[in-house]
Amino acid sequence: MNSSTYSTRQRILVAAEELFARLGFEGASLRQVTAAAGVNLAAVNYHFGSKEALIEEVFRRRLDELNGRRMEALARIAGQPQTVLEDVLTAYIQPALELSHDGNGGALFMRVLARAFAEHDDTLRTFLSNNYGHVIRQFTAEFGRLLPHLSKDELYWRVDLVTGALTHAMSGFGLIRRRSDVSESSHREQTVQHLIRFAAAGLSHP
Amino acid sequence: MNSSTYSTRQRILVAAEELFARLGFEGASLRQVTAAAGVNLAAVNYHFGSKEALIEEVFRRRLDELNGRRMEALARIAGQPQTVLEDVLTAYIQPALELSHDGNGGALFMRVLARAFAEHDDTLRTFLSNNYGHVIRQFTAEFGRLLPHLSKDELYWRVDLVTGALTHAMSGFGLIRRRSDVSESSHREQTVQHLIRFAAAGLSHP
DNA sequence: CGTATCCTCAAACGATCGTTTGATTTTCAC
DNA sequence: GTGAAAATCAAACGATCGTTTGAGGATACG
Repeated sequence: MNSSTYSTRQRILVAAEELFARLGFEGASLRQVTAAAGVNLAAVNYHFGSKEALIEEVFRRRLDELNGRRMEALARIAGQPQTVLEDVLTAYIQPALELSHDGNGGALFMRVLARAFAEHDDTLRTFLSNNYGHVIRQFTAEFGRLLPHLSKDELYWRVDLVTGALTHAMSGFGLIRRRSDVSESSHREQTVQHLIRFAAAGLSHP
Repeated sequence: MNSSTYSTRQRILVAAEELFARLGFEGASLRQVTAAAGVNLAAVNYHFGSKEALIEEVFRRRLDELNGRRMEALARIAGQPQTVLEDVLTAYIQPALELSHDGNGGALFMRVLARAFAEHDDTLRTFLSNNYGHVIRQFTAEFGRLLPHLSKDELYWRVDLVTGALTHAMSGFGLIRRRSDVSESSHREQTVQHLIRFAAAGLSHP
């Protein structure tokens, strides 16, 4: 009998996400993960095959929905004459902010994502590039359409810098915290607006 | 007889910096470090006391000079009437870019620094805050003087986002690489100019 | 009821980790 | 040259790691 209504597989994924965010992929052991999930140690290798495969599944579970929402939002505005830079940035940022405030471990996952960028794990980088690289490419193409005065080099430069600022801000190791007199939804809306204005200014300056 | 003109201590620090950058603090073992340095395994605990103390010494060796140069550059321009935002950004960025192109492991150290931000190691964060927090505070104060129309909240927001972009760009996990038809010094100058214009636009937009 | 399949479990495997020990060698002031 | 201090060395310590094993329980289907 399970000690919960959730399956062993689900319980492992939830516990792994939290411990990977707090301790890193190498810092969190499978013994810690399975203890937090309330399952047997061998369950990870039974259900996922290896620790590496568990890590990839943690990413897949979140990124499939996150990047799906991004592509939906982009498809609604791409190529249209009235679309402006802020619209494209909103399509990229809003889904990530919603995820990081969904009260369901999403904020933890954004920290996991930031770790994945800082650690130069090649197998993980290849996994992310293979599965989600088309998202970055489509957004960059739309940025290029809206910033025709920029050379290809210049565009790559600025998109790269914006990516750094966004990753930093959304991973939660920034300094900004919600003040107690501001509601959760209002704070999220403020965060999106700050990010979009900052990124738009950095992308489009002369 | 040493197999080199450098001391055991120095050889350990150089090898540790490279391996920490490539593999992370937990990923790089003391056996790998001492093997790369060509010294005995016990030398780390003899000369530094522990692995944690070795990590702090790797930071101290670089950050003392880096932040010293930043403070020198800031002192030359702070509070002066003709100083503009780009000057303050140059004082902050130029020493870091010089370090990351000094051909002496400086680029590797910038990646170590990015890892330190991504990993939420409390003892390391406390060490950095205690020893180098005054640098960030003085730069933020000067930014505030030059951007008086911004509220304190707004200023913190933007400085935080700029920090993210800079850390990202200088840690080398950005996409931008030097093209073969551009000289090393010219590429460094281009990088500084890109960063400064991007950061200035993000900081000062209306 | 019988049995095949999925799942869980305690236990152990070999490998690697940071650290310590005690002996040995090197260095250097006197 | 001599003795104390500093430095290096091979070897071992206990702990923890990811993974595997084989037995046994749970479940579903004929």
